[in-house]
Amino acid sequence: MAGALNNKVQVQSLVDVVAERLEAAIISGQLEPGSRLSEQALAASLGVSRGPLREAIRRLEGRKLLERTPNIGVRVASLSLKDLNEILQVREALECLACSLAATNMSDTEIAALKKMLDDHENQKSVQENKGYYQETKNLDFHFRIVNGSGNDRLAHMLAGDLHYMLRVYRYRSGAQPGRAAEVLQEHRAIVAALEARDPKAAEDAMRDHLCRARRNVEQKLMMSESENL
Amino acid sequence: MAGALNNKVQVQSLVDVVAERLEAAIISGQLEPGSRLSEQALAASLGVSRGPLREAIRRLEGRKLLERTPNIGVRVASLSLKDLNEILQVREALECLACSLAATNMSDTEIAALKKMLDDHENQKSVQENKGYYQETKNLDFHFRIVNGSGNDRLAHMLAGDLHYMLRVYRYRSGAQPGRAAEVLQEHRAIVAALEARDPKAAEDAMRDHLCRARRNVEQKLMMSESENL
DNA sequence: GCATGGTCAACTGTTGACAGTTTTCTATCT
DNA sequence: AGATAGAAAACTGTCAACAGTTGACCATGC
Repeated sequence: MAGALNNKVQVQSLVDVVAERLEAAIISGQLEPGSRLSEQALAASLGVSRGPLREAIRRLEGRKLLERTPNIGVRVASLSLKDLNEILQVREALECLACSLAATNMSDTEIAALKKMLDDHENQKSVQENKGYYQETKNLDFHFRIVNGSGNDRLAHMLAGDLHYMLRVYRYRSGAQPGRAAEVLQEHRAIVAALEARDPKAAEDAMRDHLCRARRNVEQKLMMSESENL
Repeated sequence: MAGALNNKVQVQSLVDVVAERLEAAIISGQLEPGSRLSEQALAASLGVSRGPLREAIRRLEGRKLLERTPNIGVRVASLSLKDLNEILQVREALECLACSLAATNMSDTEIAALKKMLDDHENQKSVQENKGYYQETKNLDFHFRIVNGSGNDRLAHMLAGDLHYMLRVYRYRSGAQPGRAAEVLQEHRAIVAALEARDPKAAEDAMRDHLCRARRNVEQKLMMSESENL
């Protein structure tokens, strides 16, 4: 209640609202990769006219979440396996950069909070039973804390924004890794130790190691599920 | 003439044309960073209605070349020095990744063409007189050839697309470096040697060395021109 | 002279209509 | 039965009008 008169009213146009809605629908899978959007149906179901809807769609085109063919329509971006691998390569390079920068720029308080987080993770029942390693929502998860600690806002935006969303479109989640929980925790601890030592190179190497293992783990699962489809 | 009936007609909507025009105007500096766009004036001068213009603007918002304040209007994105440094950090990490991948993925033909390019560069009068190192247009320049040789299309798109444009908005050009031409050429040669040796680590290190030197050189110039403004 | 309130012009945001394009369906021919 | 042509339906692209918001300017009060 104290903040009611102290916070500027944030104006949101219909375009802003619609873009958020679309993004949420894409990320939740309600709008599936490759699926076609009908302006008329969407405008009707959202209760807006086609103008602001088109503008919202254009913004998401600019962010490559949607792809348009002139006179035909708009589809949700879909990722081939090649795309996925390419994005993962890019993301790995950027997360390693973030980790290296965090070794220099992250505050002692932030690093202590990271260690506490890992203690909490160790107490998770699912980690102890090696069932899975679940983290809080995006803004509080281990990786994003490090990215934010890099001090490079652009980088944080890229990793937490469009790259993150592209991977979510593909249902790619590296967080929960059944059967690998204890390893992940140890890898996280190695990363934090390097951050604490303020050693950018060690931090980068520890992160790269962790990400490669995570990617390999997921690749195995993808190959298994793709061979099940044949 | 042989291709006239063999190439599909590429449809371009007004939105596509207008977005290209806007982008070109931003990059050429006709629309300066921070400057305000008037829909009415732009629509009149481009001879289109405000609808497609707004859509084009939305796309460029999605690509972060333009920034909108609701009910106020749209400005060309402007970069602080902090922004510039951040983007350069990101770009460096990605160019090093590209170079590392190129060491594996670039064809022998492409590498030979790169060497030939450096021979041509060596014959440039301006390089010999240490006045500057000028390259062909973007698609043919040394860096972008390597990025394309990485085999990672997403990465190439990021480096040749939005990141490139963001830096161009700031008039950031790393290509021409008066007083450093011979050094740059040697650095380029070291990069190609590492590519030829198919050594990803050496290629990455050579590129990182080159980019750090280039950045430092430009930083010096920026500091000099900023102190001249005081 | 400064602060406040009101008005108006200029702008941005949205809507619905119309034009153009593509897809679907039907009829006809071979 | 398959191919072709034409019409209609459904869609996308654009336009112009209207509604809402903001900033500039002017008048009034202290």
